[in-house]
Amino acid sequence: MTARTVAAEEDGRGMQVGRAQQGLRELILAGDLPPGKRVSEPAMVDRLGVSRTPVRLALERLAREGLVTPGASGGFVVRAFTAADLADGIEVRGTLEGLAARLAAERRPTAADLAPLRACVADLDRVVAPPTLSEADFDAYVRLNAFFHEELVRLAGSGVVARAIEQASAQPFAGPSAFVRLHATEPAGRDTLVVAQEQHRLLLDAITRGQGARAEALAAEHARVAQRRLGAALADRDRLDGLPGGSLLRLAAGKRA
Amino acid sequence: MTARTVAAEEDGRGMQVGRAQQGLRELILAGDLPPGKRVSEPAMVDRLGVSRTPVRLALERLAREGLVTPGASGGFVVRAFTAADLADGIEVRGTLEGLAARLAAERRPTAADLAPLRACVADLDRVVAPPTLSEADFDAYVRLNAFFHEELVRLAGSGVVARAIEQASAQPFAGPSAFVRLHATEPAGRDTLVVAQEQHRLLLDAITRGQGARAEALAAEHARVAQRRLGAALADRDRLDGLPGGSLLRLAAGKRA
DNA sequence: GAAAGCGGAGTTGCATGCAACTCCGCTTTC
DNA sequence: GAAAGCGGAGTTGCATGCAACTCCGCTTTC
Repeated sequence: MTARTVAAEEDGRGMQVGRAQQGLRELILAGDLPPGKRVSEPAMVDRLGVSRTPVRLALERLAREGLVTPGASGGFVVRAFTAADLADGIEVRGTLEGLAARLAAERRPTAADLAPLRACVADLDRVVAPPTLSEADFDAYVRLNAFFHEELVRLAGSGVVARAIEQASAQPFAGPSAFVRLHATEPAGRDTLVVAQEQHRLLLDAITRGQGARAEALAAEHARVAQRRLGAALADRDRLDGLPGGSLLRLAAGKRA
Repeated sequence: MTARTVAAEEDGRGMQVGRAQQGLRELILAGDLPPGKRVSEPAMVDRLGVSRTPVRLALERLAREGLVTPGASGGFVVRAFTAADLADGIEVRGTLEGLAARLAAERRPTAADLAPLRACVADLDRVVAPPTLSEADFDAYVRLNAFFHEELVRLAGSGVVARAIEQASAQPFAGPSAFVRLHATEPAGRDTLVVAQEQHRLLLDAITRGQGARAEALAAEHARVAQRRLGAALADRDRLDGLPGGSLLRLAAGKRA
């Protein structure tokens, strides 16, 4: 039933594929299918209640997304991520958001163009203002933060750039809100949001003034707060495991982060 | 038979899908399937000699590649590109190659690491040295140029970044050698290569010295020679139509380039 | 003569059949 | 007792069947 609700995002066409894709994603991120493990299509038919055709289509899509990878002799294997992979994923997103921010600034958007972003920043200011934040505040932050990043992409005015950022954000932990929740329980959690919000404010300012290079640098640096959060999370493996997708991390190699 | 040879890149597994993907790509880039046109799966079964299953898989892959896009009521439609789309595609690639160049520089590669790139630059120097260049020289340039960009990605040492660049380069005209051939017949064609080669040399220098920011800026600017070539090509629609994929361009909207 | 509505060819999305292949455990051989 | 080799369960990749749906042209109605 839950799967049915989720799949309703594509009503009608591609229904079964959407269900399979979402179901597989959940199984993988929950660690139900461990990294390195071959994804058996018949087994997924049983678990997901759709036939092999949509399962295969969904696997193909997840491969592009990066969650699975073609196996040596056919089929697909759950991908394992090193710490360096996660860090690189964040860096790629930050770089592309930098490009989006620069394009947005260079387009010299009108006040009307900027109104949604400006309102979003104002809302975020209000959310982080109280000296201590509730769970609900963190939720609100996550929602507004997602909106900020969507607006940034929209202001860049490029479908091609939007697609590239979407793909970059699809990788586990690479999205703009991946680690926010991790800090909800932490005493210094609010400070992290305060810093990030200051960057939102500066970014809006740079775009408003048409300062492309500054906007680009700010957006890239903004993504690097996620880098720092990743580093903190890696120091506390237990907490990371609690997050969806945490089990995909193979700490053996590449401690570059 | 030609299709068979091409598909041999994936020997054994995924043979039919590879064939279908390559065949579809050729049909689309040749303008055989015009932009906006729905891609009929049964028709492709006839033309490509594989059944609907691999055709559908191939369409799914081409959708991620950006050549086709899901139709409003099922199926896939050949995508149309505006001039702005092409320019943005090049900019995305350049931005990501900038990231790769910076990472390469920051890794402080050893002389051994850099040897292939250094040799490639030396070869390129020799290719562009003569006062006039033959067709064969342009071919050699294209080959070496492709190698240079591959080496750059390799030196960055990141599979995640490599994937992102690969996807960005897959878009029509976004690849590093997309426009080189366009200038083979032009009197000033050699000068374009001379300028680009100077950038290769500077990029190698920056990476060698560990100058990350400089390497990043150089790589991004290097991609912008493709932007200029695109602009020139757009001024001469006939020549553009001659290139594979030229017919995908819809000049109506977005003359941003 | 124009517009509405019907019908059928064509298409998609999913399910399933089938041969070739992979891979693992057991048996057999030395 | 160890290693090699065999056999079968399980799997993949492709082909095809089938119902639901879309879309276009024609007929029919007013």
